[in-house]
Amino acid sequence: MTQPLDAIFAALSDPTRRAILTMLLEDDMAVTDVAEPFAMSLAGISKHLAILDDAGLIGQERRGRVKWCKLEPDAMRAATVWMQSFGQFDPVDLDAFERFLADELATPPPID
Amino acid sequence: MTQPLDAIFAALSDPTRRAILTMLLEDDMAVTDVAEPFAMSLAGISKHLAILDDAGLIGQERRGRVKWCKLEPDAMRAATVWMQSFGQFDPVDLDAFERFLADELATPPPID
DNA sequence: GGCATATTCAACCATCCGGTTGACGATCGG
DNA sequence: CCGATCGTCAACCGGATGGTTGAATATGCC
Repeated sequence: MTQPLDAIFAALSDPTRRAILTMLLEDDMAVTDVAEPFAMSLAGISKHLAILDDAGLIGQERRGRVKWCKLEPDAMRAATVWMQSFGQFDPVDLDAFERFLADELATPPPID
Repeated sequence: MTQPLDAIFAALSDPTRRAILTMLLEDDMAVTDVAEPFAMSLAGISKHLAILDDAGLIGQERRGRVKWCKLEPDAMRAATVWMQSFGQFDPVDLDAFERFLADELATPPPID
């Protein structure tokens, strides 16, 4: 842990990785199950998971031949705290946010 | 605007760019003044500013021969909102955050 | 007009990134 | 022990990224 913000933000900049995090929000998952909805090789997903792990955004625990991935919220929360210092000066334009997020959530799992 | 989270997080993943944002929190600045504290060519800083602008994190307005850069908080706020959905499930470990942030803030402007 | 200032453009370079394929190492079940 | 399953490793590829330098383009000043 104590991963620099560099790694956290870089990890979050990829839509596949954000989709993976969203999936892990629901439940812990094995690597194969994480990969299943994506049109990508297992090795590709494995790399993404390694990047998320390096950034501290997830933890991976091997149990038998299955490696379980679980969300590790502290890293993302630290980044949130850093970012919020920039938001406290203007009144929040919530409508703009919702429009903003709508774009991302309209295609919610970039699952494919 | 309506920039995808991809561009926002990618822009935030570079320490030089985060330092620039921190500087702009204080005040609007001309490109040359932004570049001054960094041991980097002006063209390099200009590129960083273009990336921040593309991501919607800053706005750039040319007045005469000077281009003024100002913080544009909506983009970052949108990212904050996205991230917070991952933090609302566990109780927050504020001590961990502060340790986390201390690392980044101890070297606060990676100014050089 | 002519010079200095402010900023970008263009080309180039090394490195990283996202992805693939194929071989490999573990581990489980019969 | 054998075969199937789970996952990573290694090599490779094309394209993006972070940086440089040097020339080019505005604009302002006298």
